[in-house]
Amino acid sequence: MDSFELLEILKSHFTPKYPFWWEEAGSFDVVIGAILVQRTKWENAQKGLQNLKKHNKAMLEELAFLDEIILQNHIKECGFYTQKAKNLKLFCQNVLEDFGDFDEFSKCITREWLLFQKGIGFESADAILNYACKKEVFVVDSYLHRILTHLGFCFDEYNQMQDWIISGLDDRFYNLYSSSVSKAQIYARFHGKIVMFGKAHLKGKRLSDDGKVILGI
DNA sequence: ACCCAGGTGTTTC
DNA sequence: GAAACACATGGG
Repeated sequence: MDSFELLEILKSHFTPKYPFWWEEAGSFDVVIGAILVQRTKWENAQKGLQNLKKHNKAMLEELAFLDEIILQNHIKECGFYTQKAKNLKLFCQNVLEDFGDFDEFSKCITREWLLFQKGIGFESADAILNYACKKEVFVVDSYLHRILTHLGFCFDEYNQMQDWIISGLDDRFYNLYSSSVSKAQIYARFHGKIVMFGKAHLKGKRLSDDGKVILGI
């Protein structure tokens, strides 16, 4: 089984369309969200983002100079708020210093630069690359880990899972979409399906659980 | 009163 | 190196 076959399985669970969150892609909101969502529910990350928007602080320049305690208070509901406030502010300062603005950041960003930042690991880096900067990078998360575990795979590293996905992303995959859909967008949609499926069917299942019940294979 | 949530960095054997 | 721990709120 490869990642194309996984996509077929996931698609069979969505009739005929699936929810989809590409709308906000390409905005700085995604960068903020990528940090706020770490180890928390997306709904709570959204609350933090909405608080920042409400106070007109959901922007690169504003966050870089925002008082850290104020920032903490805006994002309390996201959990780990002292860390996230420190990391988010420093991140914005570094973007300003090294790129000047979000457009330039979006164009010139590298995975290495992202991984050098405090509080940005593989998943956050790849989420920023794909969703904020529209790069052809596949985001791996705990939902994919769970799905692969339930399918009987024993991947225990981020890069293993990412390589497995990428190795199946060939023409079969791209032929499913019209040419107006970018590869970055296709990557995002696939990841989106993984998350949607995980939310619908694997909620509450621990990563260590095994068995192939859910996917019916 | 537990357990879990779209991680990451540090400490400890 | 890997395993264990810290970070923290909100909802089931």
